[in-house]
Amino acid sequence: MSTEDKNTLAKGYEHAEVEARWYRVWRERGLFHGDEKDRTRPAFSIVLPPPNVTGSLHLGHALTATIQDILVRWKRMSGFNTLWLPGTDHAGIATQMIVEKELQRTEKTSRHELGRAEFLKRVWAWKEKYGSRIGQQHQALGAALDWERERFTLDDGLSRAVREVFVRLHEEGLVYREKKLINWCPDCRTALSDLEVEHEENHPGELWSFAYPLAAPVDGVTEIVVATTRPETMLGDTAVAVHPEDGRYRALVGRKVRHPILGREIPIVADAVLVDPAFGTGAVKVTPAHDFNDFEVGKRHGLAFVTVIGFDGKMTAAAGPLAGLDRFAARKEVKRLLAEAGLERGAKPHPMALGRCQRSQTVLEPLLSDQWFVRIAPLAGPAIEAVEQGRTVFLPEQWTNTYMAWMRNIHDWCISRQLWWGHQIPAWYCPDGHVTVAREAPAACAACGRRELRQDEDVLDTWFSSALWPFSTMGWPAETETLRTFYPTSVMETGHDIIFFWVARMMMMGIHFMGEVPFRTVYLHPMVRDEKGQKMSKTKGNVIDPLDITEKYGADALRFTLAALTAQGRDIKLARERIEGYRAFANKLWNATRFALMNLSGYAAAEGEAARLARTPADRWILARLQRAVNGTVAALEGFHFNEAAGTVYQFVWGDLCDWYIELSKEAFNGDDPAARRAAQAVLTHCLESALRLLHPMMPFITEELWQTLRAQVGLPGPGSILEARYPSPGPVDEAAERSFGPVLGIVEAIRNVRGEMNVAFKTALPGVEIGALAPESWETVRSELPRIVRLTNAPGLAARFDGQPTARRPGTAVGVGPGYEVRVPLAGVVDMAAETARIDKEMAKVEQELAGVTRRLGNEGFVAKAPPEVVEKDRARVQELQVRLEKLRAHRAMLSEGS
RNA sequence: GGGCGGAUAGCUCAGCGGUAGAGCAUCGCCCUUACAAGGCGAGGGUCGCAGGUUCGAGACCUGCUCCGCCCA
Repeated sequence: MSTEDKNTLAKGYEHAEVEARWYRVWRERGLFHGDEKDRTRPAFSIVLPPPNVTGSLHLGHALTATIQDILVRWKRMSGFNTLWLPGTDHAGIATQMIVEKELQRTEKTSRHELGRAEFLKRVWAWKEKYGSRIGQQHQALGAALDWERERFTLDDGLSRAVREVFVRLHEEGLVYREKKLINWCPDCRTALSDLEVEHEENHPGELWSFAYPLAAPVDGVTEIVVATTRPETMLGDTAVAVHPEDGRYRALVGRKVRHPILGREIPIVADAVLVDPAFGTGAVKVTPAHDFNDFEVGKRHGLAFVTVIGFDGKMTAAAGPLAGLDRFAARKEVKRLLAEAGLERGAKPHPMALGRCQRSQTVLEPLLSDQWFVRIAPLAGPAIEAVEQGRTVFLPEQWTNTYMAWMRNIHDWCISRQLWWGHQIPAWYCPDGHVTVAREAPAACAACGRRELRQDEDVLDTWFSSALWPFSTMGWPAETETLRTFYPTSVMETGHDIIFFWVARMMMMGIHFMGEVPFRTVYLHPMVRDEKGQKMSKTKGNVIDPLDITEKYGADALRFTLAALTAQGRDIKLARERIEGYRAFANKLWNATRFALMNLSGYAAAEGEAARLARTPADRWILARLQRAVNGTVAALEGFHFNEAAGTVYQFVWGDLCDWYIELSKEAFNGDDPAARRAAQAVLTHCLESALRLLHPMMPFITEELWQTLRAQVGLPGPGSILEARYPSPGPVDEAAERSFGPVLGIVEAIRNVRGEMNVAFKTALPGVEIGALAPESWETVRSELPRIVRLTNAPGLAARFDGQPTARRPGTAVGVGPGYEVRVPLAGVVDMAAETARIDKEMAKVEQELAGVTRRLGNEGFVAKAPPEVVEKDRARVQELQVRLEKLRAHRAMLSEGS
């Protein structure tokens, strides 16, 4: 062992250099690798929610990465065979739109001009160019991802899985093609699933009324008045509906009205489901091809389905004179024409619900078209059951209800998208219209054998491939070792905004194809918002790139901040001051280690000697505090209470270790007792080293750097990385050591309080301080800690009486009184009697107030009779203590009056 | 319309049946030889409102008011 310092640290923590160094080392040493062949250790696996490959991570992703990395590093250090599998998603609509926009901007061309093959080539090029940014961002955050297993949803393997699933579901009758009303985005030019519709409530609309003239008057009635918020759809009306019980219209049911623009006659039908007789006129226009409710009416009554709005959002030929007009222009035109015809019957403001495209915000159009669907109820059943049986658990648990409610009211899933970027649907059509669904391109039509086949041009919803992520990434449909070892995954950790889009669908697919749930625990983290509480979005311009933060404050500071703010069930409002605060924490830790290194020369550590060498009450106290912190941190991590885990370590490092133990240990380090010095070295090393391991999952970079430095200094052998070290284990806390140290802390605080209140600077020594009224059980501790109390308070000549007697009353002194001690601080020439009187009055008021409260409670018969005895006993003891304290303060107060 | 969160110190939030807490901010004092990204001390709260349960209620129940989100 060398007796020289192996390392010295810079005065402050410079994160940039440290972070750049360690990530490469970890990765090169293969520390992120999950070993599919190792079944000796329990497995712990997480698949990373795949971000959009051409996108860039925002703080929500940073939170995802942070939480998962905390779990993965913690589990790895706790002896688990850990796999964290990375990857990216092709994000169909988003990516295609970005590239199309770019083509338009730079080359003034469109995908249609380029053709499918050429366009896809361009998207792949785009992906290659920008796809690496996400990896870099994850690395900057320190994410311990197993990069060898990185996947992309359009990889060959994953594409095979997608085709396999599609074909099998088709064989089982769970995938079908049908002409149905779907949500269509005229801007993106594709169908969408229900989930991709954003409902806008209370959009300021207008309820506009007009009259349908009857084809022939009935009992003098010549027209029927209907109202609509979308007048342009009247061009597609194929019926007018009334309530069957409505006496006003009974005679009209079965008769016809004449369409005032198109001239055709359309029937008046009675429908109890659609029509609310109390609303408006009680008569409703019916447009089966452009409204979901009317679609059902159309089916019930065998009405015609007339499509008047096309995929481009313009009126079709069926709209007659309005063909070619944009749908919103057509609205105005219809109103004009009907007004001219004298059929307008008034208008009033009417808040309406509007469906918008999640991606483009365009108002969606319900359109009739051929699409592929997943018949989902049969898949939802087992996914509901799995959660009911507890095979998968949601955290925070309130999300269970959200999941269940959606699953129980699930609708078939429209999975075809009229895009090019994605998994092309493995269905082929022959000229006779037969459909052949197959894993690979078939040579001939399965029905008629014809060879002129054309593959379906559409692609699958991106979420269809994401739904397979937990097993497709592990090699499915092959039966791989990886699947055997790591499926089901241990935890799915993601934002609650995609519980339906992704989590629920993974549950269904995982159970259906793997026979077991895809994950045991679903932890749904909160949304990250800006300091004003607003959702971060590109349009608002408040998106923060995690790289900006890590560069400025360090990845550890960002990670720790996110962890500290992740309380269950509440969104995170991220303010820069918080990050600054935790950067200061990193610096604090750095300097604590720096202090240790300065005092460890000549010390060669041996594992486990701290407890043996601990000799002072302070030593035993800090070891107890450490154990308490370990217990608290592990319990918090097990419960996914990341804020508690962060808070517990923070409090130990800063509040216990730095504020108290390091200050206390200076006595030993500056003294000339070799045994005391060695004990302090052992205890400090142990506490720091343990704290670094405890903190590593949250702050990987700085802890690795300091851990390496510290161990090298004290000559401790061991694993090459803190990531391979054991996570500290919970165990019993030495509560007696914690308790008996209380008076020492109290005495120091009492003296500091006098200083603070009296404005006496630390450098001004306070000679002649006397401690008295000590409870016998603390005599030993106080006696042993006297030199350290002197050091912490700059009170040379500090004396204590170990006979339980109070301190001698002397004029010109200030007094501090606490449970089991009394401190008298001479302030001759310094003390202002009036100030001391005021200070004591304030103190007495506090004690009196509390005493009154406890006394009142004890005076309550019900309390004494019904409360648990230990609670009553605790209160009685409290009264005793408060009375003693008050008595002492009163005596001191009296003395002050005498003296003045 | 249904459901879920939230309302606690100036700000951001813990606490979820037994003496109201933290961080930041504020105000004093201090460049004390690990750290001024620091140290020491202090001030600051009828825990959204109204009822109820209980010996005891930020905490549990009921109703209400605002704010946010989800679903139809």
